[in-house]
Amino acid sequence: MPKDGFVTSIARQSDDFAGWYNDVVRKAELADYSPVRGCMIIRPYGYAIWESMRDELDRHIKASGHSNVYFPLFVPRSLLEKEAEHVEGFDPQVAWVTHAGGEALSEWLAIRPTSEALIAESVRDWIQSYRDLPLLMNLWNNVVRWELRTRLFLRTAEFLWQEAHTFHATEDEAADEVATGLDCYRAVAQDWLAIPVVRGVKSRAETFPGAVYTWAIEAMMRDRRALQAGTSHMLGQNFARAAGIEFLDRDNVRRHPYGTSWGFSTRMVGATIMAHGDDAGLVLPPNVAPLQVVIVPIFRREEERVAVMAAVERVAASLAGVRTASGPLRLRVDERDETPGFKYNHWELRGVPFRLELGPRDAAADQAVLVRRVDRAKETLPLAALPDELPRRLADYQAALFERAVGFQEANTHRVETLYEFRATLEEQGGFLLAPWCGDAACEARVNAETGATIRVIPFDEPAEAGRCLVDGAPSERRALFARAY
RNA sequence: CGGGGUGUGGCGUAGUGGCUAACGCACGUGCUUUGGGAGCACGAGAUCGUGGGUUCGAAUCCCACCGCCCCGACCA
Repeated sequence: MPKDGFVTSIARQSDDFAGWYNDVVRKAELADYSPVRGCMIIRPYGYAIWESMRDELDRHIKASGHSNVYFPLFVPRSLLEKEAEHVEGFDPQVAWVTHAGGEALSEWLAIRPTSEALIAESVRDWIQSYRDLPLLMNLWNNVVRWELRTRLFLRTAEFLWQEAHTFHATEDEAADEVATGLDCYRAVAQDWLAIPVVRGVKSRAETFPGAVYTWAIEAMMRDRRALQAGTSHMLGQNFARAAGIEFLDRDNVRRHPYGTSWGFSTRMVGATIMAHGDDAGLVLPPNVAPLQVVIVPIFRREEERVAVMAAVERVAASLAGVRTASGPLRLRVDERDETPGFKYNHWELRGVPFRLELGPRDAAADQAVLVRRVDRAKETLPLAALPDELPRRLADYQAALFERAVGFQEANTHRVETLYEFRATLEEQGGFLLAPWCGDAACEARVNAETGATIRVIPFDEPAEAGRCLVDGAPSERRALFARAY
């Protein structure tokens, strides 16, 4: 069926990126649709990827002093409505429980779209003195936002995430916390998922409802579109004031604490797929890959089978105690009664970083052929070398994927000066566009209306640069990062 | 919610008023196979989205409803 023998059961990435993405998610058995529109069933292989990034992020969150907690799924309507901007921002997306126990509820219950309001209300009594601060909490939970258009992992009506909620005595301390949250995300994205990110502050239009400002990391997918990969919000005193939280400070003055919140969701599974995948399917960084190495035994006759399986068992035993950057080596021997070609395609589609082919010739020579998923490069290695070589190869592979992604992002980031140039570059090349912007929301809206691109962030790593706004020519101090986004 | 599509075994499709609804993939059993998605044989699997109507006869025509997909507005 396939002319060149390689994976052909999925749409080509270059022809139809959206079709490719869907095929990969379904055929690599990451997720499925559910009986409820827009909701997602996460299958074992997809959930293992999520667990890996979740656990890594959890380590960062705990290492920076936060404790995991739990707050309920339901938020009384009156409570959600306390912070005016917040309710306005979320209202269209909230799912409500109106009946329970066969009777209409006297007050509707929101299924949490996020937990700021509930938490602010709940911690009021916990915060009496500056000595009760900072309060550093994190929730792993699910939230519901009734999206009109959904895509597996990227935008589902219900999704899994982590939401950190913190309260501080001073604005400076809260500001530091916003940076801490964003840095957790940067670390996981870059070091674990091998996805380079641009850090920056959101424009007013893109700021979280109820926040004073929002920081974010943005990543580039292989179709050159942007994906918001994590956000960290300075809530100021907004929610504390709405909920009436006050503490007595050192100087015997009652004050509202300053809050932050930050979130990272199952959307990052989608980001990992779209940042690294290719026409053959998933390409997973070794740190998140549920399987890092698959051994494919190859034989014809019975005596070959015996010899090959003996060698396979020796290799597997020699690799049993091997550790990698993300824990014990995750290895599987594919003993299914299928042809080798079938297995190659099967595991390439699933993005396993390395496969080890071991046939009669290899068994006789105490060697195996190691094939790298990302470029199918092959090398023959002595079996005895594998316990030392595999962890090194996996680390190199992780680094190479990151470098490749950095190169791709740099090659597709363009500096433009005028709206004309902006439009032409976006049409012809896509990608990230760094353009001078005066800060006026009307200019931002006009770019969006004319090109479909939005301001992703005003990047921290771009130096201040006097210029003229790409839309109205007004003086600008910095460049904003624009892109078409998910 | 506006515009455009579409609904037939698990998946992808054919069938557009007439016999027992057809084909490919996938699935089960057996034999032969196995270094890039193996072959043959036999087999199981379908209230044709739902309800109503027209007709001697409906997967096919009509009406209503429901679901899903794509494009827009909302968004982690």
